Amino acid sequence: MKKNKVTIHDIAKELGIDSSTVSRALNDSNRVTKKTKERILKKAKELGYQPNLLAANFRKSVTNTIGVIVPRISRHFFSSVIQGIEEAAYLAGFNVIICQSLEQFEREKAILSNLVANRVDGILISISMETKDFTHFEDAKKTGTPLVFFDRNFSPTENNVLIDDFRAGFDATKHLIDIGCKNIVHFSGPQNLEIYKNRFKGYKSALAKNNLPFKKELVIISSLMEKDGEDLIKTLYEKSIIFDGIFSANDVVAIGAIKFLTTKGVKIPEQVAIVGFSNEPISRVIDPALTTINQPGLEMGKIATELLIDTIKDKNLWKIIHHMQGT
Amino acid sequence: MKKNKVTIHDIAKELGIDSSTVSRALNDSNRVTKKTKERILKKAKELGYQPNLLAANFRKSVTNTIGVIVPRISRHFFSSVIQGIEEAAYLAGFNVIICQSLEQFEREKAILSNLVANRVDGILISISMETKDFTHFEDAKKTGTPLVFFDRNFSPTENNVLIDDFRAGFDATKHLIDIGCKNIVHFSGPQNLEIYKNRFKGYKSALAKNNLPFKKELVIISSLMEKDGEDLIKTLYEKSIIFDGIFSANDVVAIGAIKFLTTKGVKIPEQVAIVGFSNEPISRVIDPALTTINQPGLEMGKIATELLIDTIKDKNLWKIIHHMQGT
DNA sequence: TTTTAAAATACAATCGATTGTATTTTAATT
DNA sequence: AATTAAAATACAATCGATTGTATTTTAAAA
Repeated sequence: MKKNKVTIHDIAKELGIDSSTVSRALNDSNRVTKKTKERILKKAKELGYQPNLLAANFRKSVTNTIGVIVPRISRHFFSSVIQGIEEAAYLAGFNVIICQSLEQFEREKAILSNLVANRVDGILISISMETKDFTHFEDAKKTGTPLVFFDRNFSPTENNVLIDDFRAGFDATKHLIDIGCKNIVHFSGPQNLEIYKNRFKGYKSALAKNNLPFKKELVIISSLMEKDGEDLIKTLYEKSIIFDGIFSANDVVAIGAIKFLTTKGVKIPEQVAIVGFSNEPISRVIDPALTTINQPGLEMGKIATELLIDTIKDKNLWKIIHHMQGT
Repeated sequence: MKKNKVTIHDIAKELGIDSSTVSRALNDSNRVTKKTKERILKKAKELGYQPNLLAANFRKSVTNTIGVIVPRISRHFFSSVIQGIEEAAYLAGFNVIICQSLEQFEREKAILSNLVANRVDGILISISMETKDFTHFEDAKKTGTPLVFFDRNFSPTENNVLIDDFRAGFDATKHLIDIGCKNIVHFSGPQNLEIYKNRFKGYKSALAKNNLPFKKELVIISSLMEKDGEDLIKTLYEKSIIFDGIFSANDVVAIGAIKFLTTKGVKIPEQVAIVGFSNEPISRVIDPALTTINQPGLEMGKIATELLIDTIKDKNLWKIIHHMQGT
């Protein structure tokens, strides 16, 4: 239970040298002789020295760390994005902190301000479904912390990494039309998020281009959980509303619908064809099969991270230039 | 692109008071009048003050943060443990940092020392499969950072949160024997990890108790990836080794085996019955069905976190007592 | 051996918040 | 009005590492 108290000053004192030399030695500066470096490294190991990054980062006001906020790490899409983020961050020498908002606005706000207060160098974020107020992002940006949004964003003028959701929605709907569907249900998410709006627009556009009427009662907006899929399709079913296809804005809610429909003996895809979104691994093995639109999570993670790191470096460059001008 | 530079000193200067009063006001200390607090809070908001937790945590040498290291966040078991961790941590007022080792020893080491250097108050960890050398855990403990291991541990004398893997292995094997299996394959993981050793022991013990011979060639040790399952069962199959049951130390590798066997027209479970481990959601929907042993991830996460927080508080208590004695 | 530039090391301020102690202010009591 | 305890605020040290500048040491050139 002994607490680590060894600092560079302890090392310095033991060797009868100055702590600045110890600091430089530990950072492998060329201002310290090889011989002195070796003495210092040896002594550091001997004393069980553990650097205090809190102190160092505080002094430097740089943490070499990227914060990530996702709604849920358990979604395949998000964990593959995170995989991409970690790969790109590792290459650039950054650490990664992963946090989940669990689709809750308050948690998202708290996490964001905590990351900012902890002075991460930048933040990658995919907005929670509950989020309708975006001032916390403005606050974060005011502190100078660069933000990059991926998949779920709120404004086209921010740094965003997105797929073409309009087109994906269009293509998915078109596919259903091509195989003969006339009454296509659309499961959409909260309309405060651009992705769901755009997938919805794509759906509408595909209907229009193919001279199918848009029916308001076939569009259902929810939180896109599995339970939602079961409940909502049950309601449609019990209301005897006719449908022969479903375009779902994610896989999970589609799976809920499949579960309900199979219990009712509805043949999929013969009677009702279904297209989902995000390529959850479960969609590969579920029976009956679920067609799904692939989202390249890994690539999106990498690209978003590279964009963020560029922004961080630009900002630093900008700071350096201004500092030099100021001197 | 303006950088946040507002500190408590700026607030103090603007109001003509001392920064210590500002600090106390922001922390809602009762040493500051309500009226002064209000003035300070107003000015803080006006200036766009953002607290610098790096500075505060450095000074206090407490971060109110728990670090978590898991092999992969995409595994259902681990993401449900994390869910439990977050719930328990939230209740106790701690933040959570999630990191993944990706089953790599070097990454695990780097992450651990980074968390220690960043002075997290404690660490929850499930060891990577590659880890055979455990000195980095000793190093972390020497610095006074409490460690709690869950699911994958290396020593019974540490703080561990585990299920009874021996018994689970025994029961799984017994189940296969009860339904008539005589030649049961066992997919196990690296034997440096206690869980795999114990599940293996349970398997052996169930065979012995039921007078079935233990056959070395039926036990296959791997990294338990889906591809391993496909490849390894293929090898057995091509060697014409007879088996009618599989007890797999995780679900993922069992799914690989199922995929291969179904391509060969093997009926599951009629010809080969399979029991997996960890209750991946995919096992609920895969066809043919996979029986699986449930691991209560949420509960394990909660319990591990409570244990860790108790340890953190005990340590602090211990520090406080010693400090008081020293005074 | 002296001179001198370069290399190595020491000095000292600094980052922003916290906190124990000292001082001042407030308000109650005599 | 004087006394005094309590409440509010100010002072100043501190956490551990970094970094610009000053000083000393080294070694090469004169």
